Amino acid sequence: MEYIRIIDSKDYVEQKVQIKGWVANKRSSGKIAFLQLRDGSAYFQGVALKSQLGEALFDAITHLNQETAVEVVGTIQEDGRSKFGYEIHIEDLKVLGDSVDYPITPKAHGTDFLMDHRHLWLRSSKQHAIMQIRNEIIHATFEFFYERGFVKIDAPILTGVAGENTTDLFEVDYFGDNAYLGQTGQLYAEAGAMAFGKVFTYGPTFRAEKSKTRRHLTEFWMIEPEIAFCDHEDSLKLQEEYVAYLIQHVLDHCDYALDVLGRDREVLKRYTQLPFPRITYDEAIEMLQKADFDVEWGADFGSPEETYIAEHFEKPVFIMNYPKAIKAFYMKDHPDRDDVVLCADLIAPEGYGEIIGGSERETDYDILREKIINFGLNPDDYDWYLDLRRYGSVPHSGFGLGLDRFVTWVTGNKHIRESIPFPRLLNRLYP
RNA sequence: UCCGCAAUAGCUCAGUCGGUAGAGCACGUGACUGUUAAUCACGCUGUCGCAGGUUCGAGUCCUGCUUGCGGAGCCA
Repeated sequence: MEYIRIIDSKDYVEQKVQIKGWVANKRSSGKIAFLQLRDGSAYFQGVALKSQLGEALFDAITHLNQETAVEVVGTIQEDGRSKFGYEIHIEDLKVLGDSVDYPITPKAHGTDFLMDHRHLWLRSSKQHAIMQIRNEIIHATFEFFYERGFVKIDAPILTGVAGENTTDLFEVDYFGDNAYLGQTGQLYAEAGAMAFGKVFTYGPTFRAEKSKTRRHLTEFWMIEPEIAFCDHEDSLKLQEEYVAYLIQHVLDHCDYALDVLGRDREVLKRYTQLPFPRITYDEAIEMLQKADFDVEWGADFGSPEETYIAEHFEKPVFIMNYPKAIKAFYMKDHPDRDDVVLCADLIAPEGYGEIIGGSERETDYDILREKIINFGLNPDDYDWYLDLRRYGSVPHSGFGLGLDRFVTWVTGNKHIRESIPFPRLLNRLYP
């Protein structure tokens, strides 16, 4: 007899198999009982008949506690009365681990309570679906970049200096010296691009900002590709191809999860149609001023502004060429203008905000050194980074995609905290 | 950090004009052969966030604090 996973049950109809999993819920009548079983791969129901199992076993089954770990032997049946379409007719059941007073009942709970029990909440079907989609997006990321000859390099998490100067850093003691948890792997990715041509990083990044919104985490995961011999235009094309690839992969591989979440596939399909619209920062300012937003040229956009702009497009929209004063020091000046840089943010529709920020990087040693000084940073700290311009500097571009925000958008979630297994927020470090 | 809202049973909430604490669910017992958060009957469940004040009397009114939530700023 074969031990199978629930997700594969369609291949075992009418066969006697073994399932190992947990009892998510149960319902019983006098002579028939339904166990809602989950094994990590999917959820389906087990049917137990008193007439077949005998008094003792049937009685034990109707008294199983929620989240008891069980080993079930039975026959797989196709049945439209089951939500999953397949079910197992139980012939034998063994308890592997009891579960007393499981805190998350199949009724309404508040977010705070659920977050206190995040380690258990991950077992529930909606959270399971979100994490499946997150996993597929990570999978598709590696696939996308490997198919295109990229090398995955690991940026350090502990760093001696700030990557950008705009945000607060988590400070840690490093054998008596100050060190920081990295807020971007980009500078290291640039070193990687000069070694391997095309690289991407995937790792956690940290921002000690006291942000309290549905779009912010203090620890979040970024994917940062960096490509040598690549100008800003090439980078934009890669960005939209990458986003469309991720969405298509989710459509192809996450059917059940999208159903559980009730996400509209037609809306997602729209996001696979290229190219994405592009507007300049100047045009965005004009749009906002016409709509009576109180913004001057030179200001950065807040989220109401971003949402307003995004509402005018059916797909993600690139906003290009921001004023240099509000962007990072490493961005390359626009060839025809001295007040803006070669960069773009990709704003997701439906109010999900910025999901990608990217730019062409400054290649000239003297200009870059001056930019570092103008941003109030110490060029000595960036000596290794300046070396990249000292020895065979070439045009290169890159971008960073915020995985957790991307997952929030694709899953249609309201809040970013459900898009990562264990969110780190201003007021949450447990569990 | 700023603005707004909230805190009552294990969970989700109600609690009128200030007058002796309520419901549903969970859990327990029983009934029920196709349930989909099953249903029905009975039973069990309390430091009303903390500290102080007003009052004959405070879950309710006032002050401070704590914690959480929503939003802003900052950003991916």
